[in-house]
Amino acid sequence: MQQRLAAAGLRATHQRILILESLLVLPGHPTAEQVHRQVMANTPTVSLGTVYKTLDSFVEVGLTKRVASADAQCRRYDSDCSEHHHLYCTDTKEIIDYCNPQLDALIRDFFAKQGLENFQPHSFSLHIAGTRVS
Amino acid sequence: MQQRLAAAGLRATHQRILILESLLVLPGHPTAEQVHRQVMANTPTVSLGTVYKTLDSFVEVGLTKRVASADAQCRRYDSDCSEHHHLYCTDTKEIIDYCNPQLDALIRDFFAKQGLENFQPHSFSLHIAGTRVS
DNA sequence: CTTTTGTGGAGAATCATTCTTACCTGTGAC
DNA sequence: GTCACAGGTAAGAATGATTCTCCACAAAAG
Ligand SMILES: [Mn+2]
Ligand SMILES: [Mn+2]
Ligand SMILES: [Zn+2]
Ligand SMILES: [Zn+2]
Repeated sequence: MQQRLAAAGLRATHQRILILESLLVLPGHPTAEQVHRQVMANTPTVSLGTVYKTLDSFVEVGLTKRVASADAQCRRYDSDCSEHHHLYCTDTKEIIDYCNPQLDALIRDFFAKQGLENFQPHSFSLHIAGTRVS
Repeated sequence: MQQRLAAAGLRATHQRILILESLLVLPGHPTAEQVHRQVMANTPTVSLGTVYKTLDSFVEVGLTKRVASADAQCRRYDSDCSEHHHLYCTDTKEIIDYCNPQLDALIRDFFAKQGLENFQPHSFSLHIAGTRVS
């Protein structure tokens, strides 16, 4: 953890290490509140404000990403910073990770050939809305 | 407008017609607040709460969509309900429409052949993050 | 050791969104 | 026409996520 924080240019404080560990250990796409609960299980003195501020700085330096969502009432964070896609279940509101290098290649090739007007793309993420089955 | 509302199963009240017209006339991906301002220009008695509730019911019946975004502090609405994609400018925070039937076909074909495990997709939307150029 | 700078905690403040409640409006029955 | 009823709306309060302010503390620098 210390190394990751240092590499990102952040001082490795106790709180930051805890918050980063909590983020990594939580499955799915946790909210700041969920990260806070996880942090509190270990050290009950860390404040929710610190979790918010720290997650923001993590996003800024690329240690985590925010998950895009259409109807979210609160932000969700993704500890997986590699390019991947998401399945949005319209029934359960779950956001499920979807990783497919073939798809990545397909999209990259598409835009390599036929570029965008007045726009330099940096990353692609496909949002697949639908329903979970059996 | 009346017909659209009726077809969607909503009574065509004065306020709903106004809100739908305002949504259609506003460029880009307006917030509820922006829709409210547009509505107020015509009829200054419509309340912001009504705009929120009405936009929600429009989303429910498919007259509009919410735009997914990672760091939004408020919801944005899209009067264009056809499947299309979005460019997210990380500099200006603009969300720009991107429509490309070839891309749609590519994605549809990809998932037609090689389906998803335990998930029935209904719609696809590609989020392209990057920066606007000249 | 002293100064400077960064970081964190507590709680207030802000802002988008939702809820409550009472009033109004259109509709159909009679 | 009157009446009853259902749905829709305005106003403002309430909620809840997020941000800010301010002060104490810790860590680095000199
Ligand atoms: Mn908490
Ligand atoms: Mn307003
Ligand atoms: Zn993810
Ligand atoms: Zn759009």
